[in-house]
Amino acid sequence: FPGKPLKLSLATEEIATFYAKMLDHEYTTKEIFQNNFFHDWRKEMTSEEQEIIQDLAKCDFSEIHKYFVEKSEARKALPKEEKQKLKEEADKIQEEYGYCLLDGHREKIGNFKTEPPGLFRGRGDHPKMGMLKKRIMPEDVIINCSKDSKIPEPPEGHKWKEVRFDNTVTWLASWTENIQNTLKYIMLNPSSKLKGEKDWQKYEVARRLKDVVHEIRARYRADWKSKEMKNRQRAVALYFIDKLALRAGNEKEEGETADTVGCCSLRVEHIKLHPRLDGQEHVVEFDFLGKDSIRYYNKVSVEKRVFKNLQLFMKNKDPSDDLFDRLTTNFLNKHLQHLMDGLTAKVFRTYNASITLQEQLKALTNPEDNVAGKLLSYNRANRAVAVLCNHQRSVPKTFAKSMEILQAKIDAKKKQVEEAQQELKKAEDELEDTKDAKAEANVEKKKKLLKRLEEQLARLNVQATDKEENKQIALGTSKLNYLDPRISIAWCKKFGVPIEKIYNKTQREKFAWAIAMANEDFEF
DNA sequence: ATTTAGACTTGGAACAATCTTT
DNA sequence: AAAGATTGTTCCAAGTCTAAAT
Repeated sequence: FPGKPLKLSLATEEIATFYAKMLDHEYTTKEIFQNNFFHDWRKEMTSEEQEIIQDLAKCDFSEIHKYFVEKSEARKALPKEEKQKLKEEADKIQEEYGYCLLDGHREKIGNFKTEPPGLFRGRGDHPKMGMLKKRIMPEDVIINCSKDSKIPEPPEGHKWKEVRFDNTVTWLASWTENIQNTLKYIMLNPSSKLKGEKDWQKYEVARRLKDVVHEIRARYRADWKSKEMKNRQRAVALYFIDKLALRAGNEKEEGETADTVGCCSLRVEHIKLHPRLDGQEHVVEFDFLGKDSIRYYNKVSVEKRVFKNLQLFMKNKDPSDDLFDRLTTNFLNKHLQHLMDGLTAKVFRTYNASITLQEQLKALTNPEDNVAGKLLSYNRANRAVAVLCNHQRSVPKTFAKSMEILQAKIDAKKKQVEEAQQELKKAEDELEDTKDAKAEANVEKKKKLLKRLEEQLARLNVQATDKEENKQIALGTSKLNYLDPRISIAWCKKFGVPIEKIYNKTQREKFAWAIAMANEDFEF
């Protein structure tokens, strides 16, 4: 060092491997990441190492990087039996530690391992990216179980931080994570009875909202005229939450996380007002980073009174000032609680997502379609919800390429169709001339061929459209968290689509409660 | 009334397994 | 059978919201 190998102490070496493994990742090119990493790394070095290693730029991690790349390739290249053996070992661990006994039932645990040490990867512009996430020791872990149960033994030579018997919470173990100083938990798998019941409850609350949402809308519209500024802001915010499915937007500690906002934390700089835009009146242009630093961009025509209120809220403010300066999520939720038992801001997202799915399925499903066609309609309905909730993903790495391949297939099919058309024409001309039975049979044959090819082409086109429309849209989150599964199950039953076509094994386990409950006339 | 701690849901990316094509 | 694409699973960060503390 520099330029020649340096033997590191064990701890220093381990941390170096964390960085080396990430060399291909964009993170390691970011200055904040590098600085945070280097700062934390040096803290763990011996004084000799600190003396030698003073500049990250002079460290060459490529040997370590290479080692891990080779190691992972070697693992991939392992013979079948070896892989099988590894899998069996993993299954054995899962079998031993992956389950717990709750109220006499064996239940699967969601995450039964503590998180391994590594470098913190925040999302978006996170001030803490690159910091060292420390190894969790038994002394950090709190165990929560029944008094009369077999209390898990800590590893040899160690003890737990605490063992408690709290049956008012659902977690089995917890520890404090050192980056944000927050708690992490070991909890049950979504397939468990406990989680399933909570999930059901969640949708039942959303269904109750359906009964009163008209009153609530009338109420917030009236409040747009309230004399109390606080209430006006609340009413406008609620309108956004309802109409645009925005998140509540809790306050965040500045400098601790990436700068993101939700409805109540919107700032003046996040919206632009256009009295007139593209032939529409009272247009609000939203542009902000939401959860996970996903951009929300939308131009919406709003009611005149909302527009006027926004102008008022923005008056004499700096771009970095809060749009709803008198409003907190707590104040909003207190109000909602008062309007309906159990109502909070996020219930609107659940309600609007589920009702949208139900309506879209009704509008898009054609009973005459085959299963593939119906599934396309289902995907489209699902997509409408994902768009509403702004569930975006980055374009898959292989997207352009696989699109090209599909396009090539389409072009080839088009050619075939054209050829078939010509063939048919020829056959028809021949029939014209000869008028014999053989020629007629030939015309029929060519017609059939053409029809089949055209159908294949149509299917490919649909597939391409579907793929293109789905390019930047993530369907998973809405499917798993926002759409009442009973709507989908009822739809499947009604139109003869097997449930496995829309829910895979894990999803069916998670939604077991709904599968047992919903018949074809379930209505959200 | 406001802040903080705690508990739980929601979120996309990374990784792993499986299916399809060559 | 290898490679490539697709689908399923795991990971863990980042939200929401309530209750307790101040």
